Amino acid sequence: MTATDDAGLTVGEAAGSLRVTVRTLHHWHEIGLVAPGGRSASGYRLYGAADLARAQRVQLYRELGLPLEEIGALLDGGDASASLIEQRDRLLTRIDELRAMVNGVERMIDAGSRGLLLTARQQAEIFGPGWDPAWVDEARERYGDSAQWSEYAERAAGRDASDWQGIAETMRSLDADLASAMREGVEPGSDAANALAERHRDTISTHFACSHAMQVCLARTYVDDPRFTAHYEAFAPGLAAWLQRVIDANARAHGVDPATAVWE
Amino acid sequence: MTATDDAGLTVGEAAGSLRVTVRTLHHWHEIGLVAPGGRSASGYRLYGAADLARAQRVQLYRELGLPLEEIGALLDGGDASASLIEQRDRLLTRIDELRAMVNGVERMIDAGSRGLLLTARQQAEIFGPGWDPAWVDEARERYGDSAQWSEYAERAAGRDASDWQGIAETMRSLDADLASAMREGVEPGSDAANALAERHRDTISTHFACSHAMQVCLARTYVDDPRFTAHYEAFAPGLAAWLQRVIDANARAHGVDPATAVWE
DNA sequence: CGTGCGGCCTCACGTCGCGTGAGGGTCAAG
DNA sequence: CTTGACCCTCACGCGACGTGAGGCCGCACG
Repeated sequence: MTATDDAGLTVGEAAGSLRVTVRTLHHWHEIGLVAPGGRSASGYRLYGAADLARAQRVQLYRELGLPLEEIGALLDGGDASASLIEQRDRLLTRIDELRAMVNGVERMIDAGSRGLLLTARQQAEIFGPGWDPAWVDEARERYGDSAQWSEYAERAAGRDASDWQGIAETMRSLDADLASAMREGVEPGSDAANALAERHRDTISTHFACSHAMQVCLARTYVDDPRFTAHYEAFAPGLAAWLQRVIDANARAHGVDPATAVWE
Repeated sequence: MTATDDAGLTVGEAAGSLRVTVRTLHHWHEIGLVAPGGRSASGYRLYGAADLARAQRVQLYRELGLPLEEIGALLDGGDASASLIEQRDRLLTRIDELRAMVNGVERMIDAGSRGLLLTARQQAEIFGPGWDPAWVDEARERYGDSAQWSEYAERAAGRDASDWQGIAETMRSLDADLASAMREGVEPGSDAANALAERHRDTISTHFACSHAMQVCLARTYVDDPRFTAHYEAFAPGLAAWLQRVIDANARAHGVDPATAVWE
């Protein structure tokens, strides 16, 4: 009467009408989720109306993200609403996890593209009046491709204003100690000077792993870039040049030739 | 100076300080993501400071959901911000997918617990004045544990008001045709009566797969439950009893004995 | 000096839902 | 009789490890 005269559809036909792949039906058969009602004489799977109906129910629950095993239990008399409620909870917790990831990713993106997650006002408060927020953009422009910038950005993404406060204070006290050491006549290459050089390197290493060679390169900029020079000269005249000699001597003591040292 | 006197940590120690499992470090080594700096004389992995730093960077990106392969490329000089932007998009699309699933799951939960997703007002509009919304609750109470109720709920979750409109009209026209057939003297067991019985079964099957035996059980309720009886008597006196005879005769023609037929 | 116990090593299989061949039979049309 | 489209059964691959199995290593205790 209802004119499906034959014994059923082949996998390909069933797959077509269900809009799934043949492999999917094979898999569902393998795990006993949807078995074809029978086989043709030559071993072809034959799916009857009841099989197709079951497969459709499987699809319905699969679209809700339920694991196939649970769908099987559910279709064979299990408690649907219990599974559904559990599934809703799983989905919601997963969504929360993903949202936390999005949050983190966006912090990282911002840190990488802005250099700092602080507003200009916050930067002024934390780094003091000598600070120009445009420097961050310039630094990103020049070093944004380097591995060290990536490292810097990763760490910056995890810092908030109070973290920066601490870092800024550490740097200020280092600058002050450098200035008084110079005034007290500490000689580059002396133990005291080398200790200060290492303290400088540690401080830089809060931003990225800084080798002795890199430190030498940084010291060059302190002398060559008038803005850095001005920063150190404000603490004590001649400080930039003295710091370079301190860093160079310490580098030599660690087997690095300051004359030929390169970044990386 | 900074007093990590030895050549590095063993896997267990490294795993402890990184708060990952030993197996995870093994895996990262296998795929070349984080290799230990060296080995002890007896073949133990030894992780140095640089290795631990790299592992920490891996953790950072792993928490953002990036695949390990991409993290590897990224740490070895790849473009971090490109990966991050792509990752954000992947996360957002995934979140949308999960939200759609939550939506579907909640529809299913509601359909299962309420029986219908329509408001009482909508039900009155669609099913007419003879309809009592409390019947749905009663039906859920009595049949909520059956496989057929699950099927019904699954399908109900996918229907909106206009779908129900169509279903209600189909049922009304069937009732009308049954009444006129009875008045015209159609005999139970005749081809015309059997065709009507099958049409009834098809209509019920929009809600769940209805066998001939189940149909016989339904017909019994039509006669036994005064509310169903009243529904049919309103169309034509004696209609409920006549319909039962039609259904029973058709069941017999399909090899089902109405006297012993049970649900399932 | 042996002995135990905890940590390390290297395979190697299991997870979940299929995708993607490999190698070979089946079916209807030309 | 051939061709091409279908079907069959293995069986590996993915991603990020978990979980043993079987065996070596190192340190403390008797």
